[in-house]
Formats: sequence, structure tokens, C-alpha cells
Amino acid sequence: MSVVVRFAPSPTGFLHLGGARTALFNWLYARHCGGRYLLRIEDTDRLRSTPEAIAAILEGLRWLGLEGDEPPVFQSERFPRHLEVAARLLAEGRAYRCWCTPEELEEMRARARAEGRPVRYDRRCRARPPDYVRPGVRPVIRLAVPTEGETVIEDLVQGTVRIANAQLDDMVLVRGDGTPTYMLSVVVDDHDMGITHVIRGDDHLTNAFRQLQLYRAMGVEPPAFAHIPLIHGPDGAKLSKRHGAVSVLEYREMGFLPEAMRNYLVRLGWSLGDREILTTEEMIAHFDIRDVGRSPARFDMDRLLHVNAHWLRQKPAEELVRLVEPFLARLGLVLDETGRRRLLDGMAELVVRARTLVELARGARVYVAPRPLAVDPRAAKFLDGANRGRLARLRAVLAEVDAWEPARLEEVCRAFAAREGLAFAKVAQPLRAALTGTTVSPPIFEVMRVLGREEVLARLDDAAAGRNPALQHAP
RNA sequence: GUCCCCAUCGUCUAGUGGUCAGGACACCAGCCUUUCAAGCUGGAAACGCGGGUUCGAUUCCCGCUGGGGACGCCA
Repeated sequence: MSVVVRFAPSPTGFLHLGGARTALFNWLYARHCGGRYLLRIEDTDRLRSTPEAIAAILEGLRWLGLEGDEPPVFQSERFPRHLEVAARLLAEGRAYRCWCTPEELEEMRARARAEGRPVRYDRRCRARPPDYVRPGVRPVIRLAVPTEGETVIEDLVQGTVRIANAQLDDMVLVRGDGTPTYMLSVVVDDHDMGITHVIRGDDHLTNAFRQLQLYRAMGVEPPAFAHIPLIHGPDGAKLSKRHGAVSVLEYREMGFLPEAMRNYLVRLGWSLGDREILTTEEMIAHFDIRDVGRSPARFDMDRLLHVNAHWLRQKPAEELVRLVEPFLARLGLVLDETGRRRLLDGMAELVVRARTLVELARGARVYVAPRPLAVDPRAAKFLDGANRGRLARLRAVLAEVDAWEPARLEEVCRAFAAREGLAFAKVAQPLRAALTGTTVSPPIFEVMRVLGREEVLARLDDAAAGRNPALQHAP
């Protein structure tokens, strides 16, 4: 049997990390099995579904490389089919009209809760004759589920889970306004789309029992279920907005790489021995939904940063330049030919100091920012009167250096420090401040190499003359 | 309240009826060093508790505790 899976987000918000991981697991399972991975937009709640959310979700999936193998199915376009199934169930006596008002249901629930009974619909309308009518009320259609016995699910992740049918509700299939509910739509669509494996968050586990009853009522074979644990925040509660960024697109803005996101996400609940770093090919080769653990994982930003730093370093310099350009633009920096050349040349020493593209852009200003360089407060302290004079003397020496390469430059600078009666560090830090505008940078002779003699001399002139403005915004 | 799920270092996890319980992130120390990183070396750090079963339980069973999830004419 060929595997068909789907990712089915409801477009009431953005694609969050949990959804992204669910999509990833579906995608990996399909790729591993040589099956198909489909997308379905669950927009049955017309009031809360928005085009913006649909666009954001698809964009998030595109960024992560988890687009569907076929164009997405929009659930709302399949209403007629859903209603047709409901009508059939009604005709067959497997479903019935319920004339209870929301107020009555609320009262029912309140009383059940107060008395410590399960909070369920009491099925009072189930026994009414088919021609019963209650004036002024638009009935809903409910599924008549067994009240005795138990329902068992052989979940690929959760194992055998059983629940007493008394715990089940006669769920609403069609609302009073005649529109189908999620419960009905999901089952009909999964069946019609030929879904063989439903892989989703374990917040849906209890729904699965109800849905199983619907499959039976429809007389069709249910898919296999795999309910994966949710991602929790650092405090252990279900990941939500109060934990900070949850939309995957925010992670793109923070300078994370899609391959790093996939690598981080897949290791939450799934592992391959001791392996922490995995290529997408390796994931596909080894992933099995059956190996996913049952305990929920907490989101850990430090770990994500570490994984991202790793994948950043795998990239060739050319690609990093391309990737960092938009982040430079945000800092108000435009890449001209000189900046591009320097960035490419100095990238190796920049990337080991960055965990994200945002940090990379920050480090890149040394090669990209125009003269006279803005200087941050800490660097400014190194550019006092005494040091300016010293930098002017050093400038004269550097102007005459025979070979402009790091080892030679270091020799010359060390000799200069000795002549000034100073430890080398006392010369290096002011030099760094003048050349980079900061106190943190790649090795100073590397910076000089990349910048070239002319630019170095010009920056020293700026510093000696006190031309550098203060950096306006903290880098 | 009812039902369901979970439980190995702070975090992500590996693992076994007998292991020095392994790795990674984070943390600490040292080396390197012109700053910051990276890198290297070392360190601290876990089987929630109580009962069983067993020659022997982190591992199997039960209970407890703790955590999470679901209980909508939301999805």
C-alpha cells in the first residue's frame, strides 16, 4: 500500500513551531516511504479563517521546504460533499437531529461538571421521532455513537489506547446554520484524499476516537493514526505566544536557516543514536514515525542557535553573502562591489563568530560600513588623545610596510609596540577600535589584510583626526 | 471534575533484567590568544517516590507524586 499523508493546518493564525514539526514528520514519513505528502487548509470556520493566515502558512512551509506534492485542498470548497455524507448518515439512522439550544447545552455541561460526571451531551434528542420539530430552533446533526463497550486505537506513536464509549460524545456533524464541522470534514476529506496515515499533534488523540466512530458509521476503513507529542515552552506548558516567537517566519527574520530548523525540530522526539547533526537526506533515510517518542519536548533556543551555527558554517562564502544581504539592508548597509569583495574574502572569519544571519550581518559591518566608521561606546574609549597620537605614528609605519600580509603586519606592529614601551595588546585594541569601530572583531591582521592598505590608512587617519561619529544604535 | 498521555543530567536524548548509565546544548575550569569566537582538554550534572516480580531492577507490574493534553454548533 502506497503511503499518503497530509498536513492540515487551520488558517486561524501563523504556522508555529509545533505545526512545522508536524508537517516535517509527515513530509519525512512520505519521503521515507516513497509516498505522497498533501496539504489541506482546514478553513471550515469561515469567521476565523483569513487569507493572510493562509498565505503566511504556505509561505512558512515554502521556506522550510515542506510544500505539498500537489496544490493544497481547501476544505471549505468541499462542503457539498461533506453535507452529502451527513445526509446519508441521517437517512440511515446513524445520525440524528438535535434541537437543543446552546443555552441548554451549557446548562447541561455546568451541571455535569458540578456533579462530577463526565461533561457530555446527554443525547436527549436521540430518541425523538424523525419528524420531530421544535419551532424557532435550527437543529444540528449529531452522530449516534455506541454507548456501550470501548473504542480502541492502535496508534503508531501512542501504542494501544482504549477509551470507554461512555466517554464519547454524540458529536455535531452539521451546525445549525447548515455548515459541516471540522469533525465531519476531516474524516470525509481524509477518506476522499486516500490518506493512509494521519500524523498530527496528540492534542487530537481524543478526537481520533470520535473520528473512528464516524469512519465506522460511514462504513469505510480508517487510516492509521500517529499522534505525536506537542512541543512545550521552556516552562513545560504547551508552546504559545507568551513563550516569545512561535511563528516560523519569525525565525526566518531572526536569521535561522531552514535546514537548521528542520534539524532542530526533527530531534525533538526523534533521534538517530548519538547523532545531533543530520542532513535532510539522512533524516529521510532513517525516519520512521514509529520511532517517535511519546514524551513532550521543551523548546530550547540555545540548542537551536547551536544547530543553526553549524549549518551556517557549512555554507560556501558566496551563498552566505547572498543570504546576509537582506540583513545588512536592515542595518542600513548597501553592498557595493568593494563591500561584496571584502565580505567574500573575510567571510571565513566572520561566520565562525555568528550563530544567525543577524549576527553575521552585525559582524560584517566592518567590511561593509562606509567611512568614517561609526564607533561604539566601548571602542570610543580606546580612541582618546594618547592613543590617537600613537595611531598616527603607527599609520606612518604601516604606510611603509613592504609586504601587506598578516604575518608581516604582525611583526611590524609588535615591533612598534615594543618601541612605544607597551604590551602588544595596548596597541592592538586601539587599532581594532579604529579599524572596526568595535572591541570585538576577527583577528586584527586578518581585518587589515581584507581591508587593504589604502583603506586601513584612511581609517587610521579618521581615528587620529577624531572624525568617527558615535554609533547611534547599539549593534 | 471526567478521560487520556508522559516521567534518564537544567534542556534534547541514547541505553540495558547485571553498563564506570553514553552523547549533545547550556554551565564551570584549563589550553590557545591581539579582542570575541571557534577549536582542543578536563569537570560538575540524571534513572521522581513507594511497593512488588526477580539472585539482581533505571529497565517489567501496581500505586503515588509531579507534568501535560482533551472534554465547543473551534480546529
